[in-house]
Amino acid sequence: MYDATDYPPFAVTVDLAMFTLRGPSLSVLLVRRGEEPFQGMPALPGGFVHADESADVAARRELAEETGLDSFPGHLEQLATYSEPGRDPRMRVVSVVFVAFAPNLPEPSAGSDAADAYWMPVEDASRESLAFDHAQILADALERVRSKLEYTTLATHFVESPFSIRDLQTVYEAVWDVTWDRANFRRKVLGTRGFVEPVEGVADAASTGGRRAQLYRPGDATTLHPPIPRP
Amino acid sequence: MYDATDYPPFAVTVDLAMFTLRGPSLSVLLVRRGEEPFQGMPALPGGFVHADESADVAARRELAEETGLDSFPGHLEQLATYSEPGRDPRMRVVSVVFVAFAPNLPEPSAGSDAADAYWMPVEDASRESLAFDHAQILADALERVRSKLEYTTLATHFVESPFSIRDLQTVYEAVWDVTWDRANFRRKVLGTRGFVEPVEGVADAASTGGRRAQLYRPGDATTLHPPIPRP
DNA sequence: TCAATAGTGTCTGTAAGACAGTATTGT
DNA sequence: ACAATACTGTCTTACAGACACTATTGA
Repeated sequence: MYDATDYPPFAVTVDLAMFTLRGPSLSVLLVRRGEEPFQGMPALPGGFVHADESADVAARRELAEETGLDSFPGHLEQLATYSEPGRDPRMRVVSVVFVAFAPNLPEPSAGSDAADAYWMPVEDASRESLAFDHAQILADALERVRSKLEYTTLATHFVESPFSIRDLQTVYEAVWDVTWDRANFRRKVLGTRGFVEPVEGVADAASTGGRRAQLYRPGDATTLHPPIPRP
Repeated sequence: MYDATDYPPFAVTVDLAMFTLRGPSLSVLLVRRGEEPFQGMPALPGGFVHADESADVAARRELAEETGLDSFPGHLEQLATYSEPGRDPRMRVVSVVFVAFAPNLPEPSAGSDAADAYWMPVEDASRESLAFDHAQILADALERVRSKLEYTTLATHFVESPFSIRDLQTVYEAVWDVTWDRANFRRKVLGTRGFVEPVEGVADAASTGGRRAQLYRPGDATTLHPPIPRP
C-alpha cells in the first residue's frame, strides 16, 4: 500500500489574487516575472509553501512580503487548488490559490521583494496574456469576488472604516460595473441587519460642496440576509 | 532561488465528501480505516494523486472505485485544500477535497475496493469522531452543499431525471431540514427561468392513490435567478 | 366514497424600483 | 444664488407566505 509510486512528490505553492480599489476601478496585483519560464510576462504573485507552514500561513507570509505591511488589513480566503500536470513546465507543482482584498493598498514598489509588482485594473488584466494558468485563475478569482459581494459583508473590507453609504455603493458599482439608484441602495443596505452600524461623526467636506455624509462601521454580520442582488 | 529547501516535497491526496439522499435523509459515504493511523475509525474516502493526474482526475478515479460505476452520474466540484502540518502524523500531506453528489447511489459493498464503505445520515456523521481533520472537512462540505442549493440548479443532480416538482421539494427539505408550502415551492421553481423543463409523461402511480405528477428535466440554467432562499 | 396526492386561485404584507422632493454644505 | 451631494417620502408593481379550493387517481 505505501510504496513510493503511491505518493509521488509534489511541490506546493501558493498564489495570490489580490484586489483593491484604485480610483474608480477594481485592480489586481501583478508581478513581472524575472526568470524562466514565462520570463518577462505578468503573473500573479506567489511562492513555495515551506515545510513547516500551512498554505494559509504561507499566503499570509507572501501577503506581508508583497505589501510590506506586517499585518494585512483586509480579507483573505482560499479560492481553489490548481493541479494540472504540466501547468509548470519545470516540475509537478500544485498551487493553492487565495483571494485577498483590502482598501487603499499602497503602491507595492516600496523597497520590498516585489520590485516589479504593480496594480492593474482587472478589465485590462483580463485581456493580458498571463504566465502559467494564471489567466484562468484570475477569471475564477474575479467571479469569486463578485459573487461574494452578493451574500456576504465583504464589501466593507474594500473601504476604510468609518465609511459612508456612498463609499459602499462605489464598491458595488466598481466590482459589478453597474449603477445603483442611491436611495434604493441606501434602503437596501440599512435594511440588511448587521451589515453596517452608524458611528458618531460625518465625512469630511468635498471640495465641491454638498451635505456631509453620516459615517458607519462594519456590523456584526458576516452573511447578508437578505442578500444584495446583483442586477 | 531554486534550492531544495524552497520546495520541500509534499504528498498530495484527494478526499471525497460524497452525498446522496437515502430515504428521507441526506447521507455521506464513510469508510472504516483498515490501518494505522486512526485504524478502525470512520473517515472520508480518498487516496493519493498519481504523478500524471490532476486532482480532478484523481477524484473521478476514486469516485469510480468507490461506487463501482464507470461514469459517475452526479456532480463533482472542488471544496478546498487542507494543508495543516501534522494533519497526517506519517508525513506532510496536502489534501484536495471534493464534494460529490448523485441520486440513488447503490450500497457501496458491491465487491469493490471499498468493502468497508457505508452510507451514514449526515446528522449522525457530524456527531461521529472522524479520522484526521475529516470532521472539519465534513462540516465545510455540508455547508457548501447547503448553500449551493440556494443559488444553483444542483438540486436536480440529487434526483433522477425525469422528476416531479415534489421530488425537488424533497431534496430541499432533506438538505435544509425545513418544510415548504407545496404551492409556494411550486410557484418558486416554475418562476425561476431555466431551472426545470416539462417533459412528456407523468409519474408512476403511488400505491396509495393520488393524482400523477407532471414530470420535468433539468433546464439550461446553472445558476438560479432569482435564488431559492433558505428560510 | 374516501383518502391521498397534484395542481390552481387568491388574499395580504413586504420589499424593489422609479423618481420627486427636502436638507446641508462650499463656492 | 447655485451647484453638488446627502437624505427622505411616496407610488407602483412584483413576489413571498398563508391557505382555501379543485383535479385526478387507487383502494
